[in-house]
Amino acid sequence: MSKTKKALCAADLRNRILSQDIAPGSDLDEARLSEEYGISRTPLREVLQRLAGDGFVRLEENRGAKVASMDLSVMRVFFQTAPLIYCSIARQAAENRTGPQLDLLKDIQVQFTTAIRGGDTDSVALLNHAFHEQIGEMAQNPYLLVSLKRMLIDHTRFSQTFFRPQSVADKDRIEKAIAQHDAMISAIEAREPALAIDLTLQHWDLSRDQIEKYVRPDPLPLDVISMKDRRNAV
Amino acid sequence: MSKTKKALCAADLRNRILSQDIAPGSDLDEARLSEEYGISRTPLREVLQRLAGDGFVRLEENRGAKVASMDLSVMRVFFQTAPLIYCSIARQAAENRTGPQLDLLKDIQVQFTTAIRGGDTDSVALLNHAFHEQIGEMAQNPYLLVSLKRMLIDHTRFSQTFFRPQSVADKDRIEKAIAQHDAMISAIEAREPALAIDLTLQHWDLSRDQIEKYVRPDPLPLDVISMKDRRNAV
DNA sequence: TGCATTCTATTTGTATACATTTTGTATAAA
DNA sequence: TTTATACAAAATGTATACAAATAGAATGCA
Repeated sequence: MSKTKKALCAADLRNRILSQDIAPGSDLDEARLSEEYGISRTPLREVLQRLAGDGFVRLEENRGAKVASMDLSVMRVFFQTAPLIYCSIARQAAENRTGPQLDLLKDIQVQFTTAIRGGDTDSVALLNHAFHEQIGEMAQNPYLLVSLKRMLIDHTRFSQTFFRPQSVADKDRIEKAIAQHDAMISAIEAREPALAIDLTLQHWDLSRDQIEKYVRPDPLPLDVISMKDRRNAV
Repeated sequence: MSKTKKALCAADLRNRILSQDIAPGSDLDEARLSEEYGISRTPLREVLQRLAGDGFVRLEENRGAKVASMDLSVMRVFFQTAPLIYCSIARQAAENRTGPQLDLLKDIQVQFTTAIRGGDTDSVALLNHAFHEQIGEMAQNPYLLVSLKRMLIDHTRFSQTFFRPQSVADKDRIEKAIAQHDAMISAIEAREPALAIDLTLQHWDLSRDQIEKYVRPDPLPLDVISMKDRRNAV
């Protein structure tokens, strides 16, 4: 059967994992998925093997594929490691980028801002992902690139709420992120590694604060709970 | 058929790639390999998919699997990136290592020295690989670990000649490597990140010099006379 | 001879049937 | 009620037959 179906299956699974449409830790049933995507189990298993190689899923012997988990211990390491990888990538992207790569980055940024203005929240997070992955490609460092890709899988899943603005302050943060992307493009285009690193750190700070807000949201109002308890109390 | 055959196949291919028994860039014929390892093509293809995920081979659409290449451009990036990854891993290994992990590291080191003393040159490079991979596990950082593993694939292939001593000076270098491993174990056991980093840098310098000697060997003697002198001298 | 095209042979990709392993359930014994 | 065992159902792993694509050889033409 056509190889497009297989590619679509791989891309769709990838996106659904990144957008947490399929939750971390979920079981992926081969028979069900192969029917869903209209391919037989053999190519579907190959898709899962590749997704496993890229860190999207984990394969367990005789127990099928599960979506990569996101436990607390990993999160701690994520915060520790992200600045190192992101800055190293940014530096080398500014040093080694090619013209066509830069054009592609600009194109992604246009799609990114368009999606935000149009309220296409589902696409925004994926386009942000694509933006940073493209910077990774521009660094031309296969060793760091694999690290970056692993980080981005978790980063995109962590910051799922980032691009669904609830308040005016949220919208301001998104505008800030757009501006930071534009500044990063300029620094990379101008081949200024030091500036690219600086901008990357600022961008990271913004994202990190947002993730922390998601992980540790405002507590529920105390008085409502206590009133309800009293009313229901025997 | 038994899953042991599949695991043996994966391990054997891995080792043959690391020891350059299968040269970088080589084609891997599915039919031939599946017969060689006594499994059918389906599980063999899964092995290849996994090796591709780990960076040992590259899969090309409708053109099968090729052993990951080692071109000059990659080598340059390798030298650029190795200190960063190795030192970051060493630091976290010293910070996060567990007791059982340390025991395993010591065990590998015993096997390593034993293989050197016994002249088992084929095993030495693989045990050196295992030693550094184990330090990677001890860092407990999945993001950096994937980078490290990629680096080690190329590092082990680069330094294939390191553990086949030609001269007394070569043997001295190997003894120095053993001593450095021992010192690294001590630093990690004592949970001293700064010391672990320092030792890692020294170890890297030794290895780097050796790789450079391999890549840029002594030029051939310009006249026959000097060659004759050399032979008589030995 | 040089070049392009067609055909054949080889290799990779897919579907499907079958084997093995796991998991859930029912039954029986303590 | 709890635990253990046996069986049944469902899922994963493997082998093999077939389809599609690629590479190489042979043929035809200039």
